[in-house]
Amino acid sequence: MEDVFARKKARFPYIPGLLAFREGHAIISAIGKLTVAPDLVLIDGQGIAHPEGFGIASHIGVILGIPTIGCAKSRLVGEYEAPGSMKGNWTYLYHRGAKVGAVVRTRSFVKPLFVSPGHLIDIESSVEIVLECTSGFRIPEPLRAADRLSRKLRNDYSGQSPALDK
DNA sequence: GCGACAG
DNA sequence: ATCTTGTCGC
Repeated sequence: MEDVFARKKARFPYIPGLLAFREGHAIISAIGKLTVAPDLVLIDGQGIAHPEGFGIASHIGVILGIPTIGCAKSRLVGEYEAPGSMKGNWTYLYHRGAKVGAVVRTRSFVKPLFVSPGHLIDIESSVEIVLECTSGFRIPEPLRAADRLSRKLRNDYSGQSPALDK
């Protein structure tokens, strides 16, 4: 009950539009280790609101054949009208004339989130689910938990045997 | 050439 | 993403 979090060194740089090539494997690998198959996975990044209409959430969903929602803290592509200031308010995100996602206010008077379908789900359901797992903070609880865990593991491993840098 | 640009 | 100073509200 240790190596399930074996350290992985990113071998691909962060390039807007190519996030899946940097973090895709680690995510798929992690999901593969779950003992309970998830009904749906929230991904920190874009779904179809992407230059090629296929962000990291789309990659994960298609490869694993499960529903996924892209939930990003900032915009990659698309135009939109600012949503109302209150929690729950949202507007559609458009790109090249098509609806590709939503700009969602997950907390009153705070910068909105960019939600877009990854796989096997539509825009409205994606917004509904993101809002359902958000309370008190701007970021949905599943992503907050993931951030806390990844940060702790990264700090705990820092400076340790480079041999773990598989 | 200049500005935009998930994490 | 990371770093960092100052301010705000519970």
